Amino acid sequence: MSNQVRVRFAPSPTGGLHLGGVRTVLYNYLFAKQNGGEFILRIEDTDQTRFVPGAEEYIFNCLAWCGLTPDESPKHGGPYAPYRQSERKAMYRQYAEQLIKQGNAYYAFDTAEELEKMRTDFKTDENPSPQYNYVIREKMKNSLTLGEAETQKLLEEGAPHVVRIKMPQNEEVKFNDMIRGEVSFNSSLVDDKVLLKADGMPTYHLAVVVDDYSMKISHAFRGEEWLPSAPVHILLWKYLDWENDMPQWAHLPLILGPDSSKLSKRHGNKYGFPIFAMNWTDPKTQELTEGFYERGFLSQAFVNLLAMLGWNDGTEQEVFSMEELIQRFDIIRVSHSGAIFDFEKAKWFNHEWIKKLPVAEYKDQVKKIFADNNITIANDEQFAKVLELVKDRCTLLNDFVAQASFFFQSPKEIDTAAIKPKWDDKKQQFFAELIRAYELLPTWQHDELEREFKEIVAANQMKPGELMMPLRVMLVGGKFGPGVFDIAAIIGKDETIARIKHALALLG
RNA sequence: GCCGCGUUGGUCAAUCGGUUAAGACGCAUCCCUUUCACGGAUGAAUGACGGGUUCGAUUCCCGUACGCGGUACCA
Repeated sequence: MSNQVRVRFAPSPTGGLHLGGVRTVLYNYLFAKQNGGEFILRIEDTDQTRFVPGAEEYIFNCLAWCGLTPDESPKHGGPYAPYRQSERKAMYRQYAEQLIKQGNAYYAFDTAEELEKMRTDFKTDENPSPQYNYVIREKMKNSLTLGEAETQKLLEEGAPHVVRIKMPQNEEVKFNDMIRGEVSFNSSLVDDKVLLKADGMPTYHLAVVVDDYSMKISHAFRGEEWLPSAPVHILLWKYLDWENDMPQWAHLPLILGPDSSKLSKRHGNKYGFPIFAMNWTDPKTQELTEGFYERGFLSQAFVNLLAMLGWNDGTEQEVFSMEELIQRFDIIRVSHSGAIFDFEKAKWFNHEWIKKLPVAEYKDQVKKIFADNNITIANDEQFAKVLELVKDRCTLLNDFVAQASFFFQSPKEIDTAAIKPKWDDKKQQFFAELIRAYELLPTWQHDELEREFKEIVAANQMKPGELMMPLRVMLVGGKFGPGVFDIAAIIGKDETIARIKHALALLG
């Protein structure tokens, strides 16, 4: 086998792509790129009952946004096509049959009702979920109990059947996990998993082994929820006599919700933060689940925060670009325990990236958000200037609306309550005077606006502090934002004066 | 129930047997700022429990507890 690094991410197209999924992609991707390898995306659509139209395209959109482009996939093509398991259906059966011939698997004809009956009949307090295992299989309807002739007859009649792996009794199945070290299982405690379903489709267990082998996958990273079925896969690699080509495994810790259970859509609804990379609308129910993208996250921040959820490089550095991650990522340093997702920290990462990145990198994304809020941007250069001025106070891209919309339209509401209590005629006159002075100004620059303001303040023997705040509220609508004269300089003479007049009318 | 994997502040976490047990998020206080942020400083807050091994355990081993995952013709 070659030393070529080939990794894969194999989602099933059943709905939104959540944090844990994207992180699995990310770790796969980082590992591949770091080793000059290939990242393959394979679609695991073997369960047609759960197939959701649009889900595959959605996954590609999410990956594209994150900058995690596959080298091979149903969309990008590649030498091991097809990359959709439903299109590979024909090739699985031969392996299932090979296993049967070798005595490592068998046909099972039990109906859903019979299985159900078995589960209730053998259910006890000590064993609430009886498994189809080395004991039970002797009591069921399969090629082991039926005998060759009867089995043959049923097969010829076209009786519905599945193929199950025949788990050996009392064997120690061990393997070395790149993250956890040696993990071992007793084969007696693992049930006879279905390999081939009645509809001829393979289950995940068969498909993952056959496909990883035929696509020459060198390293298999997947979520920790797969650890319990790893012995089935290990045995399959062995039985198919591919052991020397078996990928190295790494089972990634889970990403948890605030209640420390496996992160799910439920958590997003409950705690009010996104779970999916991008907006996902269920085509059946029309239910919309919010994504990080739409919430105002930068892809750089999203990738960064995901990378840090379960991994660090041992230094104090937390902000990493994709290039740095590719360089520094080390699967050995991935933590062994699940990490609770903290939305506050996620926002912090985004804030860091907003500050760090040049405005040009996200100007268009913000412009779109402004358009969604019915604010059209006429002057791109000025827009960039404004974003630069307020970026420090924006955590999410959507915050730019609240922080900068007053540059492009007069504030909808003026927080007069902030000024009124201390408002008097003297202040009213001051602003009238300020308007007159500003109207006479030949040019409109930050410094002269400030100078003029201060001169009038001094002439009236007032304090700048008590007038600065009213001016701010008049211009922006509230007690926030960058320097007042910066704002006035950008919005221009006419607009500045108009806003002061408007506020004066409200106060007077 | 059984099997597997885990367990350092509220959260993310460093430590490859010896430290005053880092750092970050969040929180609090202060400074800066004639606003809000940014920035800076300070503070509160951590090794689940019990046994070993060792001169010395957060670190290694065992047990207990707890948590999570799995236990489908779903992935």
